[in-house]
Amino acid sequence: MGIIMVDKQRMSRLTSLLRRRGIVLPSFELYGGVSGLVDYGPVGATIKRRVMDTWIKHWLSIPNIVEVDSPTITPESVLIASGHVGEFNDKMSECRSCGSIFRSDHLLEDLHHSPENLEAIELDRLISDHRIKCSRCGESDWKEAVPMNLMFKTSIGAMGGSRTAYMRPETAQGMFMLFPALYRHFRQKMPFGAIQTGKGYRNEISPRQGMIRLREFNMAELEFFIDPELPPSTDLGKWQWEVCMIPDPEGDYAGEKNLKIKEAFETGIVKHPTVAWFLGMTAEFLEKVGVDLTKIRFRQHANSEMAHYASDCWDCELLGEHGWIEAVGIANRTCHDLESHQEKSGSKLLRGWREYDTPIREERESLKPVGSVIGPEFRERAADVSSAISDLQKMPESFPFELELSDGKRFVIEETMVQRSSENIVINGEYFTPHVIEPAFGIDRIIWHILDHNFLEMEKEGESYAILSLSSAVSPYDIAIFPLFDKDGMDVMAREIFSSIKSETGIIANLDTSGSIGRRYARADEIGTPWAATIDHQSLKDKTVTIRRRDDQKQIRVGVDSLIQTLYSNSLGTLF
RNA sequence: GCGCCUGUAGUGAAGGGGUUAUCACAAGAGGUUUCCAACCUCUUGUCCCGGGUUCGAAUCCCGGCGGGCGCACCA
Repeated sequence: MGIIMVDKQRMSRLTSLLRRRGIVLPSFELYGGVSGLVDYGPVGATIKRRVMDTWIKHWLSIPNIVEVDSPTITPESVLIASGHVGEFNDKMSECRSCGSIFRSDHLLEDLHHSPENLEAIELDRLISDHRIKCSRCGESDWKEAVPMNLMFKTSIGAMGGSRTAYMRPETAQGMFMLFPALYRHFRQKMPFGAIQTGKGYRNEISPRQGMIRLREFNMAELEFFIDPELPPSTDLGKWQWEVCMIPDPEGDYAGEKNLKIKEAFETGIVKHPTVAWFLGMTAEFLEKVGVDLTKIRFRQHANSEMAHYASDCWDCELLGEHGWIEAVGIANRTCHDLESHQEKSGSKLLRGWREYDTPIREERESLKPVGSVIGPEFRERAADVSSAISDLQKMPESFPFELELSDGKRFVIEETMVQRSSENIVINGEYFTPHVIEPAFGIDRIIWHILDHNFLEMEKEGESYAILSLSSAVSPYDIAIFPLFDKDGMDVMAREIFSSIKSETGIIANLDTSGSIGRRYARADEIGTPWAATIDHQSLKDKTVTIRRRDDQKQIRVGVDSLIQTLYSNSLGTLF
């Protein structure tokens, strides 16, 4: 595997910086901390919000996508239908001899066709009957299989009679619940999509790797609903860059290759045009927030590793200090979710209507049961007989005929028991269960890689010097304001500029008055502030300030008015 | 969850059964300085938590919690 050498020194320097400057730090540290939970501090919270905002804006720029927001507490029935309760209840077996833990069904893989469906008692029996050996120590002495639930369980209602619920493991289910409202909102026309951002929860056995595997994490998901027979046409040609792709190693296109999105679809590596479009949109988003596109790759899941709900799945993996990490999953979930909710809830609102180009007209012959004859004749079976007559697909050739019920009983039907009718039926269309294509983004993992890819270390006059070269879309401040000296009128002018910048919508400035000017530049560089405006003696005379660009430390002098104007139009860079 | 390593100011480290725990950087106040972590003075702040051993524990032992690595897990 092409895993790069992990420089632990660099990672710990970056982690120290993140703690020291209040970007990302362990939660509840006062009480010893909790593994798998992190805080975004005073600087990091803004970065996180801007990544989220950029993501939301990215998708809302598409006309048939809207935002929704649903609860994190989810009743058990929803998660039973989605398959999460079953999937999350994997049984685990522990070796008494060496303490190793394995999934019980994995131990029985070769001995049973579907071990994952077995109850704990069955699993234990099979494990002991076949004297399964521990792959670690070779003994076969197992503890009883115990269910391992990876969801946080809770209950709705404080007193007795409460309902079991879980903290959601994904936001997707909330959007499926909203399908009827979305369908109405979009006037029954597909394709359409809904996005949702928020927290998800997984009670990981062993969270590791800093902010890569969290127990509570930020996710951003899009559910895109389509008519499987009318896949939307997409413009794949607008993405000219090539991206690394690793198709299914068991499939026809195995092997890593660099391709344009359009080529990947045209050669058949990516099967669905909408999936291909999402691959492109995903890379475009990652570039916007400052992920290094040479450090991303799309990897197609092999059939064997596909999630329970997906039919085709691509991960977008990012390369950083932890190696290649899955940060986005793009899955064609087909009709799985809506169909399953339809079945479990009994609702008929989870489907779409597809109108035919030309209505189908047909003359349909049918038999209608005559209740007054059938009733007295068949007594307690009369209802069954009547419905069987109505359901008949083929007209009997002659009377009397034999009618077979679903339980196999046969009855003789006389001509007087039915009434023949023929009607002209016009069928204008049909119901179908929409397919869902879902890009799901792990925001914390993306943020880690933004920080990682933009953490630049260099030497400056013999000293080590760190810059977070964050994109202006996600930097914690848009600009830093420095009075060269915090007196002689420079202090007043700096505060005036600061407040007029702050009054512009959405622009965040940071006023720093302490320490030497070089120190202040260094502090701003370290948290990724792209620009610094310094007010010096000349500023007092001619209302100009110097603007320093973080990435090359270049300076220019501009008037205060054009500073504010270009800052507002996000075009400060054009002045250089 | 198992095994090995580990936990000292905001950060990084030193020390280690015995007065008041050390250093650097950072941070705060003041001074100085016409633009890249300068300098001077002063200041704030630390032994992860709980038990045990001991006259005495930050130091030794046990447990917990946190971190790193390996194994397992990651729908």
